[in-house]
Amino acid sequence: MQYEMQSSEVKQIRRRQVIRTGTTVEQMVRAIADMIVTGVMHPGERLDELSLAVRFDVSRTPVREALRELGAMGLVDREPNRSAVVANVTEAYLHSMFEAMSELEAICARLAAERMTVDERHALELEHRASARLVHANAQEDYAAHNTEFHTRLYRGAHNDHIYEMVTQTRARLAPFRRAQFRLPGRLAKSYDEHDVIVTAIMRGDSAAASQAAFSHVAIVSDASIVFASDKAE
Amino acid sequence: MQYEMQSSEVKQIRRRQVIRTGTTVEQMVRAIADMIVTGVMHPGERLDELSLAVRFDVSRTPVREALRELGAMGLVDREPNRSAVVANVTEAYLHSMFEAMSELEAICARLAAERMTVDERHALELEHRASARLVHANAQEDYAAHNTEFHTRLYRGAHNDHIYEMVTQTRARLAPFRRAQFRLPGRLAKSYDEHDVIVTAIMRGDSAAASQAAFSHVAIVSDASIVFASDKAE
DNA sequence: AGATTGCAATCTGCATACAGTTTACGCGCT
DNA sequence: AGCGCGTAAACTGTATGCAGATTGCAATCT
Repeated sequence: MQYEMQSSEVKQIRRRQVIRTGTTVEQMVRAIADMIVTGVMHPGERLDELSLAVRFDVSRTPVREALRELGAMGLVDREPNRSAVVANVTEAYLHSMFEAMSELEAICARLAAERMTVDERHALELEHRASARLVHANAQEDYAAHNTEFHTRLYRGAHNDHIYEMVTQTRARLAPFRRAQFRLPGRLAKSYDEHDVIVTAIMRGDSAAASQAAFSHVAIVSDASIVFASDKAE
Repeated sequence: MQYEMQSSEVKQIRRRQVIRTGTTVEQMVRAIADMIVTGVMHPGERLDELSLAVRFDVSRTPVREALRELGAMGLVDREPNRSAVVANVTEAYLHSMFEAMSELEAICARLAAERMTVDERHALELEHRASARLVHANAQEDYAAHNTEFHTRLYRGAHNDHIYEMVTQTRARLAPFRRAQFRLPGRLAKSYDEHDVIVTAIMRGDSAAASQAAFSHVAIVSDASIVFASDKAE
């Protein structure tokens, strides 16, 4: 499908028709979502329409549409005649999202083990092998990028568009909480090893093993991330 | 149709707080979603803002907001400077949604078998037993209502809010295609039997069996429904 | 006749204006 | 001093107007 390249060239995006409405509203949705998701704005913080309008130098109409969309995405809460507020992702809900992520990832791994084409398997393995270098260099940023790519390949490999959508959305919402995990000492190497188990299972077509490995991999990431989330909350 | 009477009812709806934003926009979202989902409007059909505004006797502003929300729900497709059109859920995507539904339902059943409280198990069993009567009476409408309730209990029983959200959304999008299955001869009784296997497994706390049973149950529904969808397409 | 370009009607995107609702502050009363 | 109540300010909900984009049609040219 079509979930690449976020912010840089709006015109280009529109031309390529990659993202549906490359309009002002879409830009605002992404900008505001970013602020929420990166912690620039805190849960409960009000998003009043006029301020946003002034800030983005547009009228209130597109702001309202953006807020409505953010509401549908679950990033802000709305009630009639009240300001939209940054959604309070409670720790309990966060936990449920990480758990869901484990389950979804396990499904993807299982289906990928069954359905990936030869080319896809090959590409996954190459991607994985290439990242070994990054582990040795302790290149956290680059490894994070690789990590995203690796998981995306897994999701695609399941050959199910709706599952891909769900897992991608969930992943996006968890992004801010997952971000810091690679700073934990030794996490890079462990992540690589965990990936290795998944890749091996998929190459063998062993869906049960792939599923199991993916599940625990994400569970480990979750634990690491929730620690971070709690830190952040203080 | 029923597009008068709004303004008089608005207060009441808002007061009951049953529905989040009981505003004009929300009512329109539901009304339009209904029309799409019940097949009154067909995929590809245009939803131009002015016509809708006239039809609902409002200005274009709330119509635009409603359309944006419907877009976020996946019920309509939107491109810049073009009318929103009723989303064409391709057969391939439909298939992926049904498959996802099976997987999600299997997860819910497994988690429910592990996590449901005694009260929840009891309520599920009661709900299920009560529906036997509807099967004998061949009360399709009532059974459909029961069916929804039954599955909702299952989803809640998993005790995971995010999974609940995903499964509910997916289910909502599949609703129009699932609707007709109970008209197939003997489907009611079969559905009851399948539910029975699930309930029994959950009461035993046998998560593997519950998961397996739920998976096949939904797979069967999917097959029945896709037949219907193909028919409808002609 | 068929194709192509230009124009007009139509429609969306956004801004602005207005109406209704909520919130907050201050004044008067107890 | 504390408690209400009323009023005004702030903000959301909706309508309307204008500018730019798109589409279909028609007239002209090949």
